[in-house]
Amino acid sequence: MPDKNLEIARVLDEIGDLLELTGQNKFRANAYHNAARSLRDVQSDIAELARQDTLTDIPNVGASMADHIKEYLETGKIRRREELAGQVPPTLVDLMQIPGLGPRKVMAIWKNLGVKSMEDLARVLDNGELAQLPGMGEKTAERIRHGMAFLSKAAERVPLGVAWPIARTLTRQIEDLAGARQVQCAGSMRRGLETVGDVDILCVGPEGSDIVDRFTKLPQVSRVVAAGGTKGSVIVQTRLGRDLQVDLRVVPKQSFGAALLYFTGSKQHNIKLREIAIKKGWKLSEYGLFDGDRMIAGKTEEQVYRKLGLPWIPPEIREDTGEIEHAHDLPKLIELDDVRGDLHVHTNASDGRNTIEEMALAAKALGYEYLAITDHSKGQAQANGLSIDRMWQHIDDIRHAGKQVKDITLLASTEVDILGDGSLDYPDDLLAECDFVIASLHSGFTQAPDLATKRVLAAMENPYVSAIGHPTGRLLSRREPIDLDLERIVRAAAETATALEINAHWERLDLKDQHVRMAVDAGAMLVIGTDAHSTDDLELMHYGVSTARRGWAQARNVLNARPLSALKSWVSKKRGARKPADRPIRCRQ
DNA sequence: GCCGTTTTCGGCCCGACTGTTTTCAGTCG
Repeated sequence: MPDKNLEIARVLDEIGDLLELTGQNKFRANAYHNAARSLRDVQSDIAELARQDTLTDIPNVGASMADHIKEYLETGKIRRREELAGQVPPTLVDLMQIPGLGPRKVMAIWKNLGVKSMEDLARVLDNGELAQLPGMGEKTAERIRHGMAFLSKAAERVPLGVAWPIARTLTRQIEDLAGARQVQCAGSMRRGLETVGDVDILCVGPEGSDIVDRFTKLPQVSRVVAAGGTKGSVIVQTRLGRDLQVDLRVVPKQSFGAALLYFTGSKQHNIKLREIAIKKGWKLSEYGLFDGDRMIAGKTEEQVYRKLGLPWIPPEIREDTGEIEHAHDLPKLIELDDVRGDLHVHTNASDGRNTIEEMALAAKALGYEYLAITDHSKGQAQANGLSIDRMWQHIDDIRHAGKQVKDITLLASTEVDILGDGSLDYPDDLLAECDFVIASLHSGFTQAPDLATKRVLAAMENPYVSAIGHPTGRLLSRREPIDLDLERIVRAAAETATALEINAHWERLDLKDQHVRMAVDAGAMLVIGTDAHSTDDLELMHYGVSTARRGWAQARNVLNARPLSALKSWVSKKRGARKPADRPIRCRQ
């Protein structure tokens, strides 16, 4: 999405925060936050919409918001924001990010103690002034201290792949607690978001049980944030040494569905559902759907949706991006079981840990029909990329291994580098011998957007390139994505019959969900590959499938959800009408 | 400030936990 959209969204959020601080109508403040959120969801360039005078077509953007946006586009400022910033220091907005500090307390601390920054806040915490304020005390001060520490440690969200194993372990431990049943992960993890802010776990338990108490005493808990009869929050450490909050909620059996729905979110999806309930004269909470005092649904999610006149909606698309409006004609999203093979794996021929045979056996154990061995090309010297001669030999080795391992087809393939000028790291005759070719960017991450985009477009023109690997090159919380023109790339992908990869490794998840949806809408083919560097990595596939689902992808949008024969004909279709006789003859001594 | 399948005015999601209260405001998710 264009940077301008994000920039304006940030300013609108800031105005919303400043309105909260100055104690103005909270619904008005919320309107700014809602508009900011909508701008982040808009795929097209906001400046273009302004030119077309269609800004008010954006949800939550009315006449006033549209004026603000136009003003910002013209002058780089919004007067409303400047006025508010004249009333309170805008740095107070940062203090509101601290867990435990909302607009009221921030204002009280500023008015009474002149606190404007983190440093000021640390000072009044240390010298005890904060705890002396009316309505505050030592407990409040302690809570804010923890909040500041948490913010600095957990400033970034935790990658899904880091939180997932933690959640799985905790879920099993909770299952072992007496009385706990139907233990399930909810929250952004259930929705398959690439990063999670915290882990939400839900279970059924008898009234008055001590499940929360025992949960807070699990060995990996480093601190207890809150613990009540039905709800507990604790902090655990991730393997990256960061804090991660885990919330457990214990609910009665008849409310499990409503609670799962509530706890899964997204918040915006829930609000939409509650609005539908209100229009019908009912009330929806985590305890159920109520007509007056009478519960009319709540045991399962399906029940609640059905009563609201909706089919069950998959968690991955509960983002209020059209899933409620289109609930009755939603696509049937791809599932892990639809995946028939992995088309991106490395072996110890380049930088992987296992042999071709070991990878093949592991893939076969997952029930796959085929596996593409895609080691690095010569340019990846640090990854032991294969020279041209080694690659010819490697193709023979893969074919040989393919004969040894039964019941799975090995595809002799490569992950070939896209070079600086858009050409490829192997000659066409070598690529032509491969069954499947992924082309990837591994260099030039800071290139100008137009140049980088042209490199990818050039690679897609090559008839032997069947897919573009991890298109934007991002590494979650370690490397920014290449600033590509994704709209042009998905269009070209559809036109040239080149698949775009959803790299399933949790550190990449590249394409990301929004770009997947762009590709689906543009009719481009997708491929989900794990980029496995070991047999264990083959199991990362589910992260890629979640991302595909978040992008509304169906099995038919995904190349490796097709049978081998269909995969082969798709590849040869792009290679075109070239008859075997036209193909370059290779010479080997 | 936005919005409309009973609305162009009058709403705007709902409940748990905490701390400082002494009946509740603030914060969070």
